[in-house]
Amino acid sequence: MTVTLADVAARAQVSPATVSRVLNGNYPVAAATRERVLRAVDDLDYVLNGPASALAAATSDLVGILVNDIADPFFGIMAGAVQSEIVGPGGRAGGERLAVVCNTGGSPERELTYLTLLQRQRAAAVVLTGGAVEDAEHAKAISGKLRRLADAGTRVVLCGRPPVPDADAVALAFDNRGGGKALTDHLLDLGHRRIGYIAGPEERTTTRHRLEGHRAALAARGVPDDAGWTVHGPYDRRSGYEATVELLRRAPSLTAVVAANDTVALGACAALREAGLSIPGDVSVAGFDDLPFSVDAVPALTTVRLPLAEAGARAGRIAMGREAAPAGGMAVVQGELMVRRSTGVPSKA
Amino acid sequence: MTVTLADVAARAQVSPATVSRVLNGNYPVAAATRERVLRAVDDLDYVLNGPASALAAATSDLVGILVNDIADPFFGIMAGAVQSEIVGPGGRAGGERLAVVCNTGGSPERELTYLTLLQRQRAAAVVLTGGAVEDAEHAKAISGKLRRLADAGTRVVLCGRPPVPDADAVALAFDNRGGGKALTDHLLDLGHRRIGYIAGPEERTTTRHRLEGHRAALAARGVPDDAGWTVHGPYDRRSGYEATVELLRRAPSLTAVVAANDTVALGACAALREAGLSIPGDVSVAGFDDLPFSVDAVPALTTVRLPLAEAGARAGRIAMGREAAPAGGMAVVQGELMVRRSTGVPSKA
DNA sequence: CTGTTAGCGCATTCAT
DNA sequence: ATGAATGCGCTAACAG
Repeated sequence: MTVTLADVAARAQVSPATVSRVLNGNYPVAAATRERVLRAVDDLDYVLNGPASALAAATSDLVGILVNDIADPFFGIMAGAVQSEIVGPGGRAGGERLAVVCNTGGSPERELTYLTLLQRQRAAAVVLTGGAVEDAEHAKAISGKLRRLADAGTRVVLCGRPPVPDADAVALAFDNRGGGKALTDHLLDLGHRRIGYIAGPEERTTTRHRLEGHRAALAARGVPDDAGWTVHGPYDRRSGYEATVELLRRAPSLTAVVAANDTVALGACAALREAGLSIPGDVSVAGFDDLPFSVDAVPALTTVRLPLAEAGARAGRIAMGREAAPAGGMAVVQGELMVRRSTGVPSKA
Repeated sequence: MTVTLADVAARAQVSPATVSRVLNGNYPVAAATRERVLRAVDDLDYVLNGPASALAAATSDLVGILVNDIADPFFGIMAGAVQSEIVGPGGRAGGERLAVVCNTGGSPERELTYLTLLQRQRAAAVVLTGGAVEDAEHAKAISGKLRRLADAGTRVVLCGRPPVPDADAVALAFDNRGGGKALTDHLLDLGHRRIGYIAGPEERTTTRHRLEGHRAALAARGVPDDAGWTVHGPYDRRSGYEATVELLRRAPSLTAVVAANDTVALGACAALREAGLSIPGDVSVAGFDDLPFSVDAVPALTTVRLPLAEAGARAGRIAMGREAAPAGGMAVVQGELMVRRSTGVPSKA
């Protein structure tokens, strides 16, 4: 029924091994026979059996990409960049690798499950994006799983995620703390002293680092940080909206709101507008990430640009061994403060 | 080195066949032996070899999802929805299927390449999203490829894409024409008569259908359609910006601009603002898709909501055989006109 | 440069 | 309910 390599060999009048060599191209084959084989492949409309190939060679051409939410451009941009760099040797159409995108929803269990599934597939590499959940037990489980993946020959790269101890994984970490500090420094420079903070989900490295940067900036100037001015919530628009309503209730005197990311900031802006407050006239707003839509927000959003595409591309190249891993197995990727119109001098007393 | 099923069998003192049966669960096994096997699996930290399993069983648990651009939420939302519905039988963690997301960039060649790659992997199903390129030769190639995939047992579902002749593929098509017509009808109702149109890339079904809807609305009211008022470009922000600059140059008297999608509309808004024009005071703007950020645009964007998540989820279920295919192998998914603040009564004469 | 020979690890007949 | 045997389709030594 289905055409196999042996069929091709028969038609080209060569041995199966030769066909295999032609197809994989990592072995010298006479030009004439190659032609003959290729023609036979074409004639028979032959398609290599991936599983069989992977079984025999003990490696597959699948690359796993773990993301929290593929519908979020933050992850979509990184995933796309990784995928663009995992082309096979020679860049040939047939030699490409496939990206397996796994939506973890930020759940540690699903993360583990997907890693096991990728291990089962004998994935060539795995790229983990997004912040990690801060839980000792889970951290150990992940670390062990990553180690076993690496032992099995799967290259592991962390993109936008802090290093994992004892895991033999290359880490490209975003400087969330530095970015968070730069953002709040900017607001302090403008004269803000009562700044609300809409943080991401608790127990996340990203959340904690950004918040730490914020607090470090405040502490450096001796500005008091009221605990009630910080609210946690998921990384979505609704969370920004609701958190802002809550902040406005708790502390109507706030002159600025820093959001966990741009999406949250958009929700915050909506809530402020509905409350009849102008931005930045009454309240300044800042985001994080600089997603594509942020420059088109009205007013354009002050935020910290993270080079998502560049980081993803680099992670992809490292995962493919096409680029050397950074010294020490880790690199810090800096963000860049983008000052736009959503932040200004506070007008309230 | 690596633990195999045989190792597990030895430890559990059963035959490899029994272990296989326990793992797959599609065969009666005594509770006691099952326990023993499961314990052995745990003790040895055994992970099934996917390729070997796929080779022996002649099916894999990979599901392909073709998208134009995974960084675009339009596709990210659909991909995420598909992925959420392709859980394996029983919903068990270990029984899940993996989503292979393929970024085609809208290129027919890459589309074909990825389909071949998925065929090679013996994918359980393939979901194609996004509009198709309108080219006879390519259409035939795709059609043939899809047929062969279906013949090999891969279920094929088109999501947001018109049916493919002779391909035995279920199609969930968006009513782009109806949506386009509703949008332009809305503008005509408001009194607009000089409407610019920023269309998507040429030779795309999505582009053509939306444009046809626009023209049908104009024709129905006898409103002339100046060829110079339509500009084509990619589905991105920049295209919207540049096209709007061009439209403003060509026809300063336009009172409304309809964009190919929301992202393009955002670019159009930016260009209008820079030109000192107010929205909708001077020019009304409308988008398409109703992506999450559109409601937060200022002014909030009038657009056509496409139920991307619902369609993707349904495509996923159909791909898994968990939902019956629609009668005739195709269903039309309606959009919904969302009238918001970016459109209003024209002020110009 | 090419053919021959063995498995890769598992699912599935058949037996029992 | 379980075990033994066979082959899925391919790659990787090893010869020649």
